[in-house]
Amino acid sequence: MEKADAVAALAALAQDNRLDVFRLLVQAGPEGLPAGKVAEVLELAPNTLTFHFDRLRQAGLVTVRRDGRSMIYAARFETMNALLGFLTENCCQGDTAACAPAACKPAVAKRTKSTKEPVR
Amino acid sequence: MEKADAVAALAALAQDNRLDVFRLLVQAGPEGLPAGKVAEVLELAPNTLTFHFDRLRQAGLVTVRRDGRSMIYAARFETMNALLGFLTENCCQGDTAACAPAACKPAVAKRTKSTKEPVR
DNA sequence: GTTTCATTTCAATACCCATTGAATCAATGC
DNA sequence: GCATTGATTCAATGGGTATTGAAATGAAAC
Repeated sequence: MEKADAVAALAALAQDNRLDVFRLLVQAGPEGLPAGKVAEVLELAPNTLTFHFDRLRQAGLVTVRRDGRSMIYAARFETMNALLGFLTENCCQGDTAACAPAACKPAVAKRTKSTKEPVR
Repeated sequence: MEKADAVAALAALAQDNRLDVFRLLVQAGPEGLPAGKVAEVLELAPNTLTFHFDRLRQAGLVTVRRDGRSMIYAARFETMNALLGFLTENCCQGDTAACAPAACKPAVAKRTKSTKEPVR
């Protein structure tokens, strides 16, 4: 992961509501959640939520797919792990064995039965 | 680590120059580096750098101590690890064994011979 | 085909951030 | 003491961010 990508991901997570959104999506796993459900759980206005989803998506932390009239958002574990890797990159001055690289993954890694391919 | 602390740490790291500063301090290890050295290496104006150090310090990611007329800044690995722990907290839906918690530590954990106790 | 539901777009607002230059403070050397 | 060096403070500037309300889109149901 490039430094610019790391800054983007960090900035995306460095906001109360967005951190809540992302953590909720991580808990939800690869299936993701419809925007409305997230809005309901976190008590956020739908337009505000769209704004935050956009930032998470631009940072590569989230994917969207349409299901009927719902937009379903899901966490991108791949990006999150790349970020964790980047953050631990400079530890232990090269003695990588002494440093535990972090891993973030869903409990059940089953494939989503998406109506369309997730976008970004 | 509380959510508010995590947001503060993420915000502190979510900026190009500050991320550079922090990574440089991580590489430098517990001994830390004088502000002037950091300014020189990263080519930052001293007042700008003070601004960024303040934000890192408020986020608990950095400590300062005075040595003569130099101010010596050092990374706080403890906070960084708490942040990494927080970020991986919601992975694997409780199956913590499947998730590798991250660790960030200096290669040599020798004690600093500080003139004064480091401040926050 | 119009109504309904889920979500997005747009414009406006208030607030926070990063950088700069000038001035100040603290410690050292002469 | 006085000048020098290292770092901080202060005020000002431009740019970005989060939230809100009103309006618009897109897909489904009747």
